[in-house]
Amino acid sequence: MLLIDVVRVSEAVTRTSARLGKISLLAELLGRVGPDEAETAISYLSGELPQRQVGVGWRTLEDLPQPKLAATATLTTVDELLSRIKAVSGQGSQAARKALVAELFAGLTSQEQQFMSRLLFGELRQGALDGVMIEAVAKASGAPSADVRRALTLRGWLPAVGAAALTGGVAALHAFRLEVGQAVSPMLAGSAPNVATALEKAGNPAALEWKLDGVRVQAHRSGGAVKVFTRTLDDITPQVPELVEAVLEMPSEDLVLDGEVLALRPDGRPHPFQVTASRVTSKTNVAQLRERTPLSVFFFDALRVDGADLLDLPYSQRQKALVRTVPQGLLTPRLITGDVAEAEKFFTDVVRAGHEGLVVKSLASPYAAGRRGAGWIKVKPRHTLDLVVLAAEWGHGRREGKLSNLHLGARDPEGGFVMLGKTFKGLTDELLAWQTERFLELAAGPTDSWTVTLRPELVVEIAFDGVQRSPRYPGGMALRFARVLRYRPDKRVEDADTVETVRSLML
DNA sequence: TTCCGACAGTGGGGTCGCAAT
DNA sequence: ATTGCGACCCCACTATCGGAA
Repeated sequence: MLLIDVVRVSEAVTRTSARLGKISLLAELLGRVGPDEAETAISYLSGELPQRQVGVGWRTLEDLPQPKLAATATLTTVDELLSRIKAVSGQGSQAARKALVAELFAGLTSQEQQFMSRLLFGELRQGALDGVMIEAVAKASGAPSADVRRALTLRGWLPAVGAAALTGGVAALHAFRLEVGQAVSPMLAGSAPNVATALEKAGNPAALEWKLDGVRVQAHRSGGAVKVFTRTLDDITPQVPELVEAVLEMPSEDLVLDGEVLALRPDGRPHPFQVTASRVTSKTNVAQLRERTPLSVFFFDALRVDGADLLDLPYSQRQKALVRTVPQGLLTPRLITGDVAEAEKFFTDVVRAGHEGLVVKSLASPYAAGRRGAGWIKVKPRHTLDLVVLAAEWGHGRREGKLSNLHLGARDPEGGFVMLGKTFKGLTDELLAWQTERFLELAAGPTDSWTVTLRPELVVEIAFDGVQRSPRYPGGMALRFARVLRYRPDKRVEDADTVETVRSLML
């Protein structure tokens, strides 16, 4: 199949706003792709590369060769070239990589070049990713989408599942099983503003678990072999020896567990997330790092114990298996209750202990991977500050022509403002339109092509999860997960929060 | 030879609008 | 009304390459 066929469908999908329309277009193409190219086609049309990452980013794509006039590239040739690019990136020659990228793009028309650039950026923006592709695979193969979803949970990678469905139908989907050593898509949580709301959603009573601010891990054990995967199914086994040892000490030799690793201080309180993330992603000198910053692991779910698959069992039964296998000290603190007051006290406790909040879980829900909001709901405390808008950046995509990304500053009592970060979240279309107009009135000084500097006159109420140490911003602090709550035209800039207030939140 | 800047890719994430149910 | 999905972009960090010191 030619790449241009895929590009044309992608463009048609972009033009169609109806989800069912997108699904039909995608399914139609899947119906005519050959078995050898099915994985590649599914991969491209769900916005990812079969190679995952190939070491090519915006810099490499800055100057591309002249496009070809005739579209002759096939999926197979493009895929092979990308694999070579990845191989070269792995063994260290940027020049060789650049040459291969040039070779790839020289074989593409301008239409294809644009598609390939967006694909490499991970910004396809056709309004269809895995969620839509699952339905397209179902439609093209005649299999129920629940079966596709289930297979995806177990295999973790849609192109492989889709290709199997297209060639082998439902039977091929049913052949996917939980395999020790093969990462499973992790179950994700939705969120709620407070414990009471979360309890309502999860059912009553529900399980409340501490939400630890670390890195999600899935640990697999088969006999003496252990593998550890992240949320995106990357293998981090060499970076977390503590975890490997802990799993090897457990009584079951055939295990899949779900949990969180994080670095704790000697007093038992958690290090900032930055410390944990740094430890987990460091691949060199792990032995030394381990002495200085040991990792702790806390498990909260069991997908397989003693060779028995537990995915379809309700939470309460998976917990029984978990508790039977994992030593008490490695279990995530948990409370089962339907009492709102008791739940709120548990929430206060966990926050006081320095952790993120709670995950409220339905006792009945199976392990339904990949979808947020099903049976798990996270609750975190919310801080707010009144900050001053210092500048704004022009948006992209559906925010084209609108000033979107806000630069936020706290008041410096000495005079002036200290920037604490940016946010684009929490803005409705109406608010975007309003602020674009208002910001242009407040525009001050030179304005580059993407940023508009403002006179600092507008106060905005910002919600955020915490203050972290920042090497980037002048105050040495940045807000974590900042989002706009509302503008405060009633407040004067002199009433905005100060750097001192922010600093006190960092401790 | 060592240092350092730039780039790519990973970890963590919230809220909106739209389509479909 | 509610739900699922994709789009919108954030900050911190490590690994790596290649040129500067």
